[in-house]
Amino acid sequence: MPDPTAELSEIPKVYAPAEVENRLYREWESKGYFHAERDPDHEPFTIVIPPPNVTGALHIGHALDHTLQDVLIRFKRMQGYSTLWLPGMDHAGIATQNVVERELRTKGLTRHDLGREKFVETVWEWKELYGGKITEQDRRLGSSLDWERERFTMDEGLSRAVRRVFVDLYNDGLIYRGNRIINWCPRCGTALSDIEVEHSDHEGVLEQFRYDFEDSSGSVSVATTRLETMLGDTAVAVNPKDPRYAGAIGKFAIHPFSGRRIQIIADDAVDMEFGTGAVKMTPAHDPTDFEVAERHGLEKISIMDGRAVINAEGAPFEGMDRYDARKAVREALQEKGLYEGSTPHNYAIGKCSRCGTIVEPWLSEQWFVSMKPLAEPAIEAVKDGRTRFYPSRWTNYYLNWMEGIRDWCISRQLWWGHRIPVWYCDNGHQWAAMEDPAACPECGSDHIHQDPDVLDTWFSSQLWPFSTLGWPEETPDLEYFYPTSVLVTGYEIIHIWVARMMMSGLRFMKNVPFEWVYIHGIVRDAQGRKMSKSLGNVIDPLELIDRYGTDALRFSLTEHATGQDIFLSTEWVSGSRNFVNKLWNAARFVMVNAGGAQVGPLPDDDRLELADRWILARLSAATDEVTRQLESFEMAAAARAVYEFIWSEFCDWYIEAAKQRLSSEDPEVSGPVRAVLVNVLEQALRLAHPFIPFVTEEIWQMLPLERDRPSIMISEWPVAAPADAEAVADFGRVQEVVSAIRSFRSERGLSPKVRLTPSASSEDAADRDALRRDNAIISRLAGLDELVVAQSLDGVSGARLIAGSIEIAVPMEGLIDAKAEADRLGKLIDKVQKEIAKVEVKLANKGFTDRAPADVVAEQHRRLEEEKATMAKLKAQLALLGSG
RNA sequence: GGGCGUAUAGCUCAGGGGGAGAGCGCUUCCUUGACACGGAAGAGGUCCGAGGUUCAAAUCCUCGUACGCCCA
Repeated sequence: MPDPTAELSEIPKVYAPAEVENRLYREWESKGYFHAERDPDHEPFTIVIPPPNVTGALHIGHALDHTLQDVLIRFKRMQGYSTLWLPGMDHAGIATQNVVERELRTKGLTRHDLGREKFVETVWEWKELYGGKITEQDRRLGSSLDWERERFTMDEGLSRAVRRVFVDLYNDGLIYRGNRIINWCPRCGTALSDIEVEHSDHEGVLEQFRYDFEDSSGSVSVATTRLETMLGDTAVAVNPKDPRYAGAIGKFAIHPFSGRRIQIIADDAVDMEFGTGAVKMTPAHDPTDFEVAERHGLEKISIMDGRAVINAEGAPFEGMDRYDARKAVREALQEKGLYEGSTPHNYAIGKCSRCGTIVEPWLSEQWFVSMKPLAEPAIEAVKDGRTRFYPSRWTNYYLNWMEGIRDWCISRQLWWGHRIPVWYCDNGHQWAAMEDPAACPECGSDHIHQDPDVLDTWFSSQLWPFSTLGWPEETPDLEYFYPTSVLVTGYEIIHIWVARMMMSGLRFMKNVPFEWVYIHGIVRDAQGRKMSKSLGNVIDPLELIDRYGTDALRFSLTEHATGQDIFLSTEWVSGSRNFVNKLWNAARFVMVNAGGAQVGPLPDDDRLELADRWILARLSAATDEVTRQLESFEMAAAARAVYEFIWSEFCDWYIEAAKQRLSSEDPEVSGPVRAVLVNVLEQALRLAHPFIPFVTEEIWQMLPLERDRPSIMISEWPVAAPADAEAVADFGRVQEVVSAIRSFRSERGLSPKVRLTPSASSEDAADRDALRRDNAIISRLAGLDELVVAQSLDGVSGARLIAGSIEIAVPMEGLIDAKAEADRLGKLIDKVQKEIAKVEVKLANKGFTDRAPADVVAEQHRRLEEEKATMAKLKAQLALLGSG
């Protein structure tokens, strides 16, 4: 036999992920394992990736999102599905335009210096050069994405899908143009949808001032948090039921700066309790005022331009920034004696989700989608379970939003994006078209121009589950892979993205876009704070990969994916790295000891020993557990089951139990255990593969194995064997005895080198038989010379231990420290006494014995007997000590 | 203002109507022929509070408290 240490030294004892990962990923990719084939003999399993922004780099949130998807995809691939995980990126209108404009600014240029066409060209160039960093980073994460099907929301195909959807909705009257109050970002210079505005509480002041009536009969006081908007006031509204203002309704006040006549009007929308009960009306700068203005036919005067600078309507403050104007208006009102002071007031302010600038409600001409008709089928589809959320609580979150949905502002005053396919001719005609027209279809005029705006980025992302598969063409991919199986994403984009995909999928595909929506939490720092550049608490997944390896990062994330937010600490990742290394070393051990054993059929049952049967039973249980948990999206539970099996069962018990037989010269003894070792390891690798793909593949490639499949990632998912309850119970007894002896050793400070020859017995003859049978393994694991199995321990001296129904006597050859022994027994007696008391109370309760299920009552009786027997033995030992 | 989530060991978190769990940390011992990124043994908990349902509640229900998030 070759010297095993020589072979051991050939495999490094610390697993080095970096080299392995790059090599294996390239191999997988080049061999086409990621590529999904349409196979009529197999069911499809499809996930479309939530497309990251083209400007983005892989952050820890992506790492979680993509890891979870990859776990599912690898699992289903091994189960034999035709799995497609479709990658791609979002053109991210505002974000990308901002990045490129920032670059231009460093050269002292604006996009207007370049002009529209040249600017868009520049963005494309930027995209080719710097965009899509994330696709390389996803490779480091091990993501088994079908790169041959990668898509981009501005691709030609996807752009056609966008246009088709726009034209369709336009022609059905669901897209319309209107002059309305929208959220305007003065920095980005564009409209935003409601969801793109982030609200936060802000400590501000409520300022009060007064309008004097035209006829000098008095005045009305109003309050506002945005004082500068008074420049656009065209009325003051009061509640018609408010007695304080009964006489004022219908009167006019004079605007102190413009001289405009301002009518006092009555409207039910006014809250009598708030402020003075009188509300200034600025229809062009407040959505509520806008609605009142519509009802009363008020003038809507916009006092700001697109940069939130006061325009000519706001003279004499023209040219001032909105906040400078606020101060100037205050001072001017004070000068005129109209200012009535301020009170502290907390209110929510909205900020642009892209750049953080405070948004301005602004009156402008924009395009909108009528959402209600689209929402109805999407509500139904979730209510009747065609699409289900996991965890289910997100169902209500989705439904609440959908039931209160408001129209979607889809036009953006940007250049980067899908241009709105609407044309106007000089004769005032307007139409939407799939193809760029040469002339007006109504009057034939060739004096036409296209709408300058582009669409909200999410307008194209909402089509992602089918536009990426070829729609509007009826492609075989679309036919085979749609609807997708599950969408994996974070809860923060349920409204902005998931809901809209539901609506567009149902309308254009007549079917839901996914059967399941799996919602995971957000990755936060160890203190639970959101990661942000300004806090400086951003954890870079690539750094963690460099430090601990991809598998370690993936495992940490999966192990904590319970549906709650994840507070990630690097200690976890190092713990997972240890796990990966543990598996690596277990594999080293198995390979060095395989001695010609191959993965293949197991030895006949009669050649297996208890430990073999036990680990095979546990492997089956683990296989069931991991499969069941993955199928119900319980990713953390699945990962823990893998961890438990590999570390606590395979390594801690089976490998230790196997060592003795492995060292045997007799192939009849070592052969079966070698075969079991190799086979169990191989199956465990497959169970672990979706979570830790690299290390499992690396080991799998090294295993002595007849391969009909060249890679673990396309090997078959394991199937559990029938349960072997007897082996589990029998080995459980072994574990109990071994643990009792180890514990005793440890308490006594007995070195493992001190060989012991304890005696063991039980009142149960079956126990004694089992002890004789399992003597060798117990001795091996507990470090005994031998375990003497006796009919009875009467008269046997030494420390007494209890392991379930088994009693053990450890002769100490005069080393017995009576006091230490008495302390140990005393502690045990206390513990057992408490247990007995608890069970006795329970059994004394007639309600319990009468009404609890018989098996539960019987179980308590059994427990009581067991504890009492233990107690008797302990007391006898204590007495023995006293007398001895 | 409405809604959701969370509260379990020193820390981070699983679990879940009938014997309190893991990882990390801590203590003691161990370089035993896979692994010290390791092994063995331990210490450590009125399962947030108060009611209720039940034979039985850490678990289900109600209310409260604290923290977090979302929507308006």
